[in-house]
Amino acid sequence: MKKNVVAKVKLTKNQSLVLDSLINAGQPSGAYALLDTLRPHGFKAPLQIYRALEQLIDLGLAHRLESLNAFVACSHMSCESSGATAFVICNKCETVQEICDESISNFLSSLARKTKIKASKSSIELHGLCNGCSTVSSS
Amino acid sequence: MKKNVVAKVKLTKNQSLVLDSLINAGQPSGAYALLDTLRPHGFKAPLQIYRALEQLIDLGLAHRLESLNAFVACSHMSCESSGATAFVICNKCETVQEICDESISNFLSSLARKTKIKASKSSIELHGLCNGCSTVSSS
DNA sequence: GAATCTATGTTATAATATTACATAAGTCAA
DNA sequence: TTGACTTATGTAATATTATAACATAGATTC
Repeated sequence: MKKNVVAKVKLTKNQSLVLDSLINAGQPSGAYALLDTLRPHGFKAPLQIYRALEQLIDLGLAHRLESLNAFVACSHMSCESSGATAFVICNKCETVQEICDESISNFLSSLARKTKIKASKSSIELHGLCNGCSTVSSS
Repeated sequence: MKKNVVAKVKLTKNQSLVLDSLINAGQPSGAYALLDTLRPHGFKAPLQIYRALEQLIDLGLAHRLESLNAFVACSHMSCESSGATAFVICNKCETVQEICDESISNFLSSLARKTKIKASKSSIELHGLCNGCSTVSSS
């Protein structure tokens, strides 16, 4: 999988604004929600959001949650963005845990080997109720 | 994860038509592609497709590929539809391998345990080049 | 300063999915 | 067998997500 250098990339103004919004949201955000958030900053079209997101994702600073059509800021201070990341999503409080350890990369390597694929991108998303939400009477 | 009984469920006419189309396609199909395929059979609105798909998915006879917004017929003759399924997708020939073994369920169980989540749904999708496509000069 | 590359702005449109409401068809009990 | 109920279906309208196409502006390089 591609490994990006995060280091000291200078973000453009739009990229910074979108990343800040994502971080600030603290939960998965759709592109149009981000657009609304950023209208006061002069954003007017979805493409401004999508373009910034694309770069942020390439840089490993943000991730796309395929099962939600939404985006989150990378929760690792300096994520290696190895691509071997799993997202655990609470359906109630929308909290996302971003897991990025050897168990993930081992699993993916093994899966790729078994299926004889040259992997380039992965998406692992697990939905359910987080510890907090599952111990409270359901809504 | 929910375990569905596949057994001898009688599919409705629409469900059968959609499932047949999916099987016939042999690769991931979008809802609107299915709609076009089925127009000659009287289908007129996307909802007819989405409704049939929803039931087929509940029955474990079809799956949704989140990263493609597309659907495939379950490749297991009588899939247990344990939810512990991984999809390996070739970006070139669009072939999908559906993997459903202990390594998947073990991985997901472990992930759920580590993150203290009560899992209800999972999505594992690995993209790349399949064996055939990676040994041919790229397009 | 011309050529080039990247970022940005803007409009329009494509692709995917759901809401809302109406109708028909099956199921089951009295 | 009627009535009540549930499930399946039909249809139109609309919501949501994403991209194409084209124009402009700024930065970089030679």
